[in-house]
Formats: sequence, C-alpha cells, structure tokens
Amino acid sequence: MAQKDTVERILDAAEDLFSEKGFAETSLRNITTKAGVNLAAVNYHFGSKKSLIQAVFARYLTPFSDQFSSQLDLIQQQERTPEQLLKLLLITLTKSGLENPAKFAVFMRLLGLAYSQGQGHLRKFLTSEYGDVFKRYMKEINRITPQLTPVERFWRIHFMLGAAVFTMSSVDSLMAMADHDLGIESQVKDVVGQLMPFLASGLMAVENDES
Amino acid sequence: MAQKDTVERILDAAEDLFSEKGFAETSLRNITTKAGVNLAAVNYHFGSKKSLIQAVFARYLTPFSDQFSSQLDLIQQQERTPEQLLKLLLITLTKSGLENPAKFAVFMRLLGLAYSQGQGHLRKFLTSEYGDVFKRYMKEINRITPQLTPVERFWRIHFMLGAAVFTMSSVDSLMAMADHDLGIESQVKDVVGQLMPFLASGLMAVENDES
DNA sequence: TAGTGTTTAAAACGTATGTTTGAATTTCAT
DNA sequence: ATGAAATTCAAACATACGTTTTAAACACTA
Repeated sequence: MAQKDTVERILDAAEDLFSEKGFAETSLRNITTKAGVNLAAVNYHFGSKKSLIQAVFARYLTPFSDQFSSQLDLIQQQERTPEQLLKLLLITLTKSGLENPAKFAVFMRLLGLAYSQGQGHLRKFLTSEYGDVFKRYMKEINRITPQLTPVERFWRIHFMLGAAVFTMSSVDSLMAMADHDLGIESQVKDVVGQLMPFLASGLMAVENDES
Repeated sequence: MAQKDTVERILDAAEDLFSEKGFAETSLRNITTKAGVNLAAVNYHFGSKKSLIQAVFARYLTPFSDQFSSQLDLIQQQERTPEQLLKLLLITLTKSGLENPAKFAVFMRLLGLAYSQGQGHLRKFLTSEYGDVFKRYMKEINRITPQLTPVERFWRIHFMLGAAVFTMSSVDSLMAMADHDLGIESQVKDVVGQLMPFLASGLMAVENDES
C-alpha cells in the first residue's frame, strides 16, 4: 500500500519540521521534500495544511488519550501522592508511541507550539477531542490537594504545565547548555527526574505570609 | 518631530501584533496598517523586519537591564530569601515601562515567543546584549541555594522560567478561563502573587527518594 | 526665502506560499 | 487481463510576503 507509506512519511517529516521551526515557518514544500513525496500529496491526503497539523497531534494524542483514560479507571479511589499522579501521566505518555526520548522531546515541543502559536483551529481541535480526559485527570488532582483553594489549584496546574512544556520544548538545547556550562551530560529521563520533585513541591507549596 | 512619532507608532503596533500572533504570522502590512504609517516606513526606519523585532525587545529590555543591574549592586552580600530575590526581579520589571499590567503580559508573551520561535538572530541579540545581567542574577541564586547541586540548580531555574513565561504569556485567556470556570475575577498582580510561592517552593524542593 | 537633508508616499519587484488542476501512473478486485 | 478507483506527478494559479525604488512632501538651516 503506497498510500499509507506516503501519509506516514508526510506525518514524520511534518512533525520534525514543525517542532524545529514552528507551523507557519514550515512550508508544505519543506515537508514534501523531506518526506520525498509530491507537493500535492499533502492536500490530497489531508485536505489542507491545517488538517495536517491536527493529524500530527492526533497520531500521538489519540492512543495516549485512550490509554490514559484506562489508567484513570484503574486508580479510581486509591491513595495517591502528587509524585505518583505525575508519574502516572509520564508513564502513560511514554507508552503511547513516545518510548523514544527524542520523540518525547519532539512531542513536548509540539505541545508548546500548540499553546504559543495556537492557531485557533488547533485549540478548538484539541479541547474538543481530548478535553474530557484532561478534566478527569484534573479531578484526581483535586482529590489530593484538598488544602488548596480552587484558584490556587487552577494556577498551580498551569504553572506545572508551563514548567514542563517550556523546558521539554527545548530540552535538546538545554541539555547541550548544561553539558557546555557544567560539563554534565544528561538524558531526557534525567530531566524528567529533576522535573517531578519540582512540580510536586510547587503544587503542594504552603503560602508564606511574612512579607 | 514626525520621525519619532512614526517610529513609536510602529513599535507599539508591532509589539501588540507580535504578542498576539507571533513574528512570522505578523506581516509588515499588518503592522504599518495598524500603526497608520506607510509600508516602507519599517524598512526605512529599522532596515528590516528582523531589526524591528530586536528593537521591540530593546525598548523594554534596555531600561530594565540598566535598572536591574543597579538593584543587583545594592543588594550585594545581604541576607536574602528566594521570595525576596524573585520579588526584586518582578519589582524591577514593573518599574521599567511595564507598570501597566497589560503591558507586562504583552512583554511576557514576547519573551515566550523569543524562546519558542527563537529566530536565531533574536537569541544572539538577546544574549549578547543582556546576557551579563542574567548571569549576575544567577550568581545571587547560587548564593541562596548552596544545598543544590549545579545540575539541580540549572534545571530548576529553567523550570521556574518556564512556569513564569508560559503562564504569563497567556495570562489574559487564563484569567478569563478562571473567571469562567471558577467565577473568580483575577488581576495580573494576583497571578504573580500565586506564582511566587510556587516558584520558591519548587526551587527549594528536597529530593524525595521513596519510589 | 532658497536650498538641503530627512521623512513619507505609492507603486512595483521578485520571491515564496497554499492550493488546484488534469494527465499519467499505479493498485487491485473481478 | 481488464477496467475502475486510487494515487502520484509536473505544472500552473492566485495570493501574500519583504524589500526596493522613485518621486513628492516636509522640516529646518543659512
């Protein structure tokens, strides 16, 4: 089947180039050249550039969303720590076609772009398609942080998201920087190991009222 | 003086549009139309679109960098908590043409773009122009976190940067979301108030070795 | 006021983009 | 093996972009 080959080659090339240069800066000619397919193939198989962008996300998010939803079913009403809840998310992520650390970094970079270059159509697509699973996870977070006000919880979730997306979006160059400045070679899983206690501690922080 | 009017009108329009849509998605025609000036004015006054982008950053960063450098001189070898050090940064930010919360949000959005859409030329421009002040602040951070290894410190700094930039980049829509979901109207300074204990707690987090 | 340098204006240039077209080719069930 | 459907291909289309050009309008000194 020549079709699926072409479709996957386009998706592979697109996700690479998107994560490197962003959506607008990546042309269909860049993509089709790198994929080794004809220019018109994108519009033939996906309809438009916008639909291609959505397809790149769907390829990862759909299997992840399904698996994560099952995981959430399993841990219903168990005792959980913030670290455990974070670990559940990351474990599931790395079992949805993102086992490869490089792929994982690429995906996080795409996720960051989805926010910063939020094309509107992408925002709508993601929330309409995967919003429910996200809300279910949020409910688990609520359970383990009863001491937080809704406002505190709301913002801390987004602070966590920001720390994760931002750093993982440029994890390659940051690891290179760490190597250059500190002489220490890291791997993506090491960074994730650094990230989790940071996030957990931030989430559980207690207000400090001494001005 | 007709010149300065045109230059400032261009800078105002450019920073608005850049922060809304990103650099590549904002055309010179968008900018000059919004600014009410001729299309050629950008190339005449700034030389190129790239130089305009740099000028937008320089307008805020140069006064900030100067003031922040002075502040760092003053607090040399004083006792400091993480909160105090963070507060120093934010106070100085809001005293460098960013008193207005809306302006502050716009600036943070631009900062986020500088990372995610890092045009190469922008990265070079920013580090060559303002890298020294950043390094001095980093040294202050080192002083108050002697318990951290260099690697831990390195990553936590970037986690903090990510949380701040990411959330402040879309602080408008997030505040609207908080209002919609929780029925609570916030202001930018409230969000900053939420952010600081989160960052401080994350920075000072202690490793948790019970798997 | 005359003249010189600076700024604005309208138009065009060359290039790159996303998309569409229609013919050629391949695929595959009959 | 044949014919219909699916796919690939080269080419062109329309549009938008950053930049350049040339002339007009302006500001200010002498």
